[in-house]
Amino acid sequence: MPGRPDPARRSRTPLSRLRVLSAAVALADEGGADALSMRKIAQRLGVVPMALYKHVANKDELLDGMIDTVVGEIDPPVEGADWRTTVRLRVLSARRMLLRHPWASAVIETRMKERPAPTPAVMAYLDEMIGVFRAGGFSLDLVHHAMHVMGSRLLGFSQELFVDSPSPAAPSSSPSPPPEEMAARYPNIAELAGAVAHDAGSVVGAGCDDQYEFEFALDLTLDGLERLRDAAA
Amino acid sequence: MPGRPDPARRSRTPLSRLRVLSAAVALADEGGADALSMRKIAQRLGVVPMALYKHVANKDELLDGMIDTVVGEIDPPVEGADWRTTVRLRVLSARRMLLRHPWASAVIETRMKERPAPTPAVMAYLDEMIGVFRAGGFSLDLVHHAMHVMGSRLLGFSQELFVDSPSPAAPSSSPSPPPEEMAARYPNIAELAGAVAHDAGSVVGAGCDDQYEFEFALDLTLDGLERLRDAAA
DNA sequence: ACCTGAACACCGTTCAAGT
DNA sequence: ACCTGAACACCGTTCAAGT
Repeated sequence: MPGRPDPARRSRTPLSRLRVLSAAVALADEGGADALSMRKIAQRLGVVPMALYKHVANKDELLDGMIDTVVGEIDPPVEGADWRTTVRLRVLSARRMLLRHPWASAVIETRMKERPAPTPAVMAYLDEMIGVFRAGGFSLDLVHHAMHVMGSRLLGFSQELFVDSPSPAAPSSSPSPPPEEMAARYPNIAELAGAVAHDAGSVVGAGCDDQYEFEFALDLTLDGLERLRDAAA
Repeated sequence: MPGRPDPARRSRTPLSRLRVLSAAVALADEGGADALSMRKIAQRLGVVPMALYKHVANKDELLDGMIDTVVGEIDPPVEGADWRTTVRLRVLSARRMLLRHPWASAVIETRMKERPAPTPAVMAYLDEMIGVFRAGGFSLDLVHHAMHVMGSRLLGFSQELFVDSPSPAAPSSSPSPPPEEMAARYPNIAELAGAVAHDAGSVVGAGCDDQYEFEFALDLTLDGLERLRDAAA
């Protein structure tokens, strides 16, 4: 069949910005931001690297597109619920997104710092969140404070300080010292870790329940905000 | 003078791990994490790239060393003050460090996620922080919660969601739409921004006082923790 | 006009050849 | 034994040559 394009090179559907971004997100989900490269995205799409530049200006703009893609996955605000429920559900949805895309928080944070303005989806997300607070009776001043207080719980940091089960693929380059030495060097961490592992009655296995901890912190912050609001009224 | 080493290549002091890490931190401070490369560090030290590998195993281990370097810059806990003052001063010192090294929070966060254990300086920092809470009369359970609640305020996210004055070097690849269109698309952000810029009585210039906002959020969180502690007693 | 291969200026790291 | 240049397998992006 002369003139027929090489099947290995031809993709079923034509290339598009959406297909490029989807492939990029999938690649980053699998191997982290370091494993992401224009060349690998092209390879996965069965396309020559330069073909990507028809749909994204460069790698920087690709990263912005990836942020918009994943932030767009956050559930929209629920209708008809009170402000507190709405904020709570939304932040928990954002957290699930960040857990699905572990590379996202660092990329978002870096972008936030060096770009003049966040990407459109981030802007929309923050805007909707402000609207929820306003509808809940918060003054402008208090909404301003509230956004700062929520801080990284809105986006950009998924709160896992201690990973109890290290990722299976992670090669421990420097093997951690034996538990006794760890306990001697960091007595308070050891004491805390012991207590947490000990009284884990309802929690399956050792270590702490990240989901519970996240919601605990979130609820405490929300309590404080509500108290401030009522005091101002 | 035959046999004399080339002065352009010879460095005054001999290469050491500390000099390598210092050069790496300085390079990242100037150009961000992307501008950091083994080759550029070597060039700055007047040394051949491979010479660095005598003092750091690879770039991953270099990044770990850089984290330890900057986390080591955080002031030690003050002696003789109550727990609240001590935590407050320490977290504010950590924030100053993160502002000095804008690349650090993203690097720390990425590292926290893929490494089984944080670097020694991070471990020591967290350990001391736990000790301060314990000395303040917090139960083990409550300290555990407290560390989660403090979350990214301890390390890793510097809270600047909106940069009022974009960094001078930042070339606006996609020029932001005119203010009217921004206000139409994001009415709540616009309303908030207007209010903040308007009633900036004591604050010099437009925009919000990041320092004030950071301390406001911190104090609110601390209030909540103290209330919990007293209720448990 | 559109597409794309080669090329350019990088990168981290290996390794063998030099002293 | 130590040091280091060349080399390898990458990378993002430019650009000219091909259709």
